[in-house]
Amino acid sequence: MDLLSKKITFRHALAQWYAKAQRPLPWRTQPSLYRTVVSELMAQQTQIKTMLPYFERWMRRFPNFTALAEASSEDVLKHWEGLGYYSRARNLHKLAQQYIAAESKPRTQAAWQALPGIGPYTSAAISSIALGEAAAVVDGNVVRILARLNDDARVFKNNGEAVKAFTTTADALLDTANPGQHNQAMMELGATLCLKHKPLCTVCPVATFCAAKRNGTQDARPKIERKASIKIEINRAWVLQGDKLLLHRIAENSSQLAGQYELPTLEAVSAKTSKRRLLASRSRAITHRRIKEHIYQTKPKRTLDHSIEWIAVRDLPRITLSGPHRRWINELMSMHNSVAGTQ
DNA sequence: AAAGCGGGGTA
DNA sequence: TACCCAGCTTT
Repeated sequence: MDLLSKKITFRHALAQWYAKAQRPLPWRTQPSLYRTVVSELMAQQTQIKTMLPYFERWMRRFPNFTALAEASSEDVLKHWEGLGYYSRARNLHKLAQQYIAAESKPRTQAAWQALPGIGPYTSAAISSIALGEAAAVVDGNVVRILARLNDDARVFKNNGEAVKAFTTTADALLDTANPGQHNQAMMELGATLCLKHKPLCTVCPVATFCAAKRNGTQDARPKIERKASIKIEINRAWVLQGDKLLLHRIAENSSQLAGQYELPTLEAVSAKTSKRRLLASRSRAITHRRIKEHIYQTKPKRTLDHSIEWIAVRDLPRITLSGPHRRWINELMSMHNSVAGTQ
């Protein structure tokens, strides 16, 4: 392959650029195995800029594997609140407990991938960055860069197919003497210059290796098919009596959102015949689903499911809610208070 | 192989 | 609005 025949000079150009252009991220300026692990879990499907404040707060509360392993699930989940993909927090918690308990600590990509929440990407990242193993990472950034370097016109069914297709090339391109630096340099290039829209090719350190730049096809690479979006509507109940709010608690053994609270659905709380008043409508998107949620003020049914709980308003800061639910409750609570205050 | 997961940023 | 982001797990 054309690119691989020049891989030595490519690696050098990339490394020279990364040495001076890299962002001073906290897990780079003060590296450790633990900080690498936490940063990688937090960065899954999440932009660095978004997770950065969470990382700093996390490190103050859980500075090492031991502190995290000994923390309660509630405490761990609370510090993840708003970041999304909450199974990452539960997996990271379990991982810390397994790591502390392990007689022999994991030291290879294969050993790391056996831990909860660690897949091919994250195991390669941890083992290369923190342990010096020659494992190439292939994330969205690397896919984009390699597709452009080769001006690859193939159409991939989804991101997973694209990752598989570029794994061989990524492995061959890896600087095995400095795998951690090389991997981070590739991702840094994708995050700061080889952008999805309007890549900054004029300042790219490896532009001379890039077939897409030569052909002017940057914006069309890579080609990955998208799922059609689905529209969903959900009705939720706002039941505030005295100083207590009715919330739905998701079971601890649920595979998703375990232990989190949310505004209950209207059907779960309110009899069909009871009066209701629309307080607010909000839209949000979860991957390819577009969800519209309507929140109604209503009265509760006589008998409620055990998963529906009265939560004192003063306890709201202590429980874990998803970002949108936290925001809606704050909005509705201040609406309520302002109305009450004028009476 | 495909679906599900969350939220924020951006054009 | 639609798509993307340092992906993994479950079905």
